[in-house]
Amino acid sequence: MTELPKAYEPTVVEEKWQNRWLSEGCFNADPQSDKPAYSIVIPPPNVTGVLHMGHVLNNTIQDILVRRARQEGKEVLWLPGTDHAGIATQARVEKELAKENPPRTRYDVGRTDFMKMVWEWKDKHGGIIINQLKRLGCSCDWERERFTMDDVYAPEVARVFTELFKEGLIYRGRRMVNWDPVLRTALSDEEVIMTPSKSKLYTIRYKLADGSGQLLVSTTRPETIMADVAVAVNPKDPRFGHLVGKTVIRPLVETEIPIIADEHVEIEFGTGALKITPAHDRTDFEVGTKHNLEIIDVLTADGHINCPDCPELHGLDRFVARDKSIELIEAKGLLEKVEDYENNVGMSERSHVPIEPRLSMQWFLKYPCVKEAAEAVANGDIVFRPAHWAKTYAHWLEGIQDWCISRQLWWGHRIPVWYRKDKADELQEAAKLDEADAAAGDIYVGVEPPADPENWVQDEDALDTWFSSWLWPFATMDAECRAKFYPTCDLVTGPDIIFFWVARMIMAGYRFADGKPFSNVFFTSIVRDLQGRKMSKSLGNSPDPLDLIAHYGADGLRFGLMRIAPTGTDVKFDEKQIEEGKNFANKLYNAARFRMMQGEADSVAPVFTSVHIDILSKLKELHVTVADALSKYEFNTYTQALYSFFWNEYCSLFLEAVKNDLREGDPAVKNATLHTIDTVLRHYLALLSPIMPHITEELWQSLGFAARNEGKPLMSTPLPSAEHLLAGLSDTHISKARALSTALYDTANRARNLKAEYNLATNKKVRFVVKPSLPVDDDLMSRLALLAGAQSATAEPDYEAPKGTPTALTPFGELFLPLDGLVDVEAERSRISKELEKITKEIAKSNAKLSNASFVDRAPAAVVDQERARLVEWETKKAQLEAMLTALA
RNA sequence: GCACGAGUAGCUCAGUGGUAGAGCGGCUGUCUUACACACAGUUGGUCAGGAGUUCGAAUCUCUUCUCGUGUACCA
Repeated sequence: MTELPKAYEPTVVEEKWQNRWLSEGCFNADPQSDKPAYSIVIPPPNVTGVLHMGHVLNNTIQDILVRRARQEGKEVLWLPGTDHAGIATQARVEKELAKENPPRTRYDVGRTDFMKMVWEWKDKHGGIIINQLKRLGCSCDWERERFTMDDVYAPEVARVFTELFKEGLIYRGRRMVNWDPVLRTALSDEEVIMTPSKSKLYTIRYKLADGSGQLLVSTTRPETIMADVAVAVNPKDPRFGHLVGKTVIRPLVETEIPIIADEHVEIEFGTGALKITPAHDRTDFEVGTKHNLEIIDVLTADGHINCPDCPELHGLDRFVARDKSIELIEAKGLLEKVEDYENNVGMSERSHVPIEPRLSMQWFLKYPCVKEAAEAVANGDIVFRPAHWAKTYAHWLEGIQDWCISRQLWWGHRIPVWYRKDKADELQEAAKLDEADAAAGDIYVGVEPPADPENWVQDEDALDTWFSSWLWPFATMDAECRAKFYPTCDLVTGPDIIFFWVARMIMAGYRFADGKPFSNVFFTSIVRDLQGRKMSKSLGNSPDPLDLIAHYGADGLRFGLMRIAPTGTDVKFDEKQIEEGKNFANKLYNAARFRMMQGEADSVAPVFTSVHIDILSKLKELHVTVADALSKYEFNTYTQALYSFFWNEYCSLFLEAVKNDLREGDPAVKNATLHTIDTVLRHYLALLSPIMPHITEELWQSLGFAARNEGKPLMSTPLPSAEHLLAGLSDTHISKARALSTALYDTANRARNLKAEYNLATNKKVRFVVKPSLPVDDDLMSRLALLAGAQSATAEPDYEAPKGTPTALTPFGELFLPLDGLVDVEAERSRISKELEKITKEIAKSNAKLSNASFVDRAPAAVVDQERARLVEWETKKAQLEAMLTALA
């Protein structure tokens, strides 16, 4: 037998198996298979992305699910791919351009060439993350990898757009949108993060035009004052009623503007008067529309002041202009006061600058199938886990607003709309465009460009990236694949994209794919650092999963993370936990190595002793626990059960108890032990394999299990059936064996305690004597000696211990540790007295409970009986301990 | 403001009505021929505070506090 290294080295092993699985096509899905289908689509990571801990958690869970499904005999599709990530990807390439000498912008390059550059960048650098997922061991069907802009996917996006347009759900309109002045594009509401910010509240004097006084108006945005078209007060406000209808002088670019009455103004807030700036505030826009007010836009697309009438501010950055405008107002003596103020400012999720409410021409979608989507989750057709996310989801759907789907970007799906060349300018200015304009032949909407392209101009904008992602569960599949694998079974994703992605996919599924896109959604934890902060690049608190894989192995990383993360609440990431994963892999490896040192088992049918039956019975239970936990998506239970079975039950108890069988003694016992070990390992590796696929695969081969199955890899082998474990043994036989084994392990614990209490080293070869209270055989006694690290353990019914011999009460009876010359009666007396004290307390507690009539009458009989049994047990022990004390006297 | 989640051992987390748990850490021993990435022993908790329901509460109800997340916002 070749000498194996003492420590497990994952790197080579993991790569080996990843390659082999791929080359054997183990991950590939067969749509023509008649096995039941199981499918998942991956949440497509950004093509610019690199693997982070969130991906690791997410994809490990998916991999567990699909690998287990394969073992259960399902035809599995795990469909991978990447997202074109409009803004992120375009920004990457623009950054490269900016680094050139001289620096260039995309406008210098031009749309066609720029697109070519992004595609080149994507082909060269994109999809790093795909390889990283492979390093993690993800068993996706890589041959079906999709990209949200590839040439089968793109037509689907255009088709969906066209259909929704024809249905009247997509329209173009001039509306207030969230404008990102850095990226110079519109954003959806979901891409704006409201952030509490420290700012100033300026109170400014607006003089009445008739010279009869002034009106105080508070604002946080004095730089837009030139765009004021009115001042509004609440019609019910007694202070200002008489002023409505009069005019005030706008402090900058002085003009008379009316004082109007509108319910929207809060009487209590600030001065009770509100400046109305329809071009730069959402609610002001509404008020303006209602009162038919002019709209004056004084900001450029990139957030600079555009107001030639105010030369001091014209051309300034919006924040510079804010200070400057206050200087101007103060110089005019119109500044009443400045206060510190905290308000919520909408920040761009992408560029992290305050967004501008901006009036612009954009495409909008009135969501389809909102009702179906809401009902599906409400009535359990789609199950959310943890369940509480259903509430968040329902709440969002209730207040749902039209989705701004156009982006002023180049990288993405270009809007499939063309304008008649001769009418293009006119159409650009229209207040709203919809199906009527298409019917009139002024615009063309379609998957293919118009037949006479020279007469048409295509819309300049691209679609929001999510407008392609929301089709992911079906647009990634061809007809054959869809027939077999749609709807998918599970979706595993972070709760942070419940609106961006999950909700929209459900709607798209109902509208475009004849029903729900998935049956279950598992929302993962969000991985945070030890201070509880979200992991982010800028904080530098996110460990690189590839480093972790290098240190601990992919299996170690997967296992370690799953041990702490999976219940659905956020998790604080601690690298220590990953180390545990590695240690566990090492433990497993060594346990297998130990088996390999023992040689072959005979083909003779084994005769099991109690410890064999005990571990096999626990193995059988493990099957149930694992199946149950996975069916309920309780990954924590799954992982813990696997861990504790192997480390505690199998290694620490069972293996330690049977080691001697392998070295010496009865060949029949040795044979039974080898059979048991092989059975446990064979089943266990299979149960563990979904979470630690590489090491289990490696050991499956090394232990020769693959050879018995035509060399097939573990991952393609059906799960061994638990039914045949201990077949033919009666339940009584099994439970008796388990009781004896438990007694053995408990007794061994007491024996080790005794040694420790007398400061005897673990490896000190002592002698134990048991005065048995139940029939114990030599087999048990020799296992006891082994477990307790003793020279011998003997059962002697008539043993008379010398006074002061250390002793303990065990399930086997009184246990003695005869120590020649080390006898201290007082020490023994005090030890036993202490134990007696404890037990007396327990008895008192138990007695109190049982003499409580309410308890006896109202508690379930089983609970009362249990308590009675407990009391009897304590009292027996007490009597024994008292006898021991007497013997010492 | 509203909604949801969390608060259990020094740390990270299990535990949805019946004797408070695991791993790590700490402390003591041990290189006992599978494993020092290990073994053995041991130390850690008024289950955030208060009230209630119950024979019995970490668990159910109410309430207070702290933290997190989402969502709505008034300049």
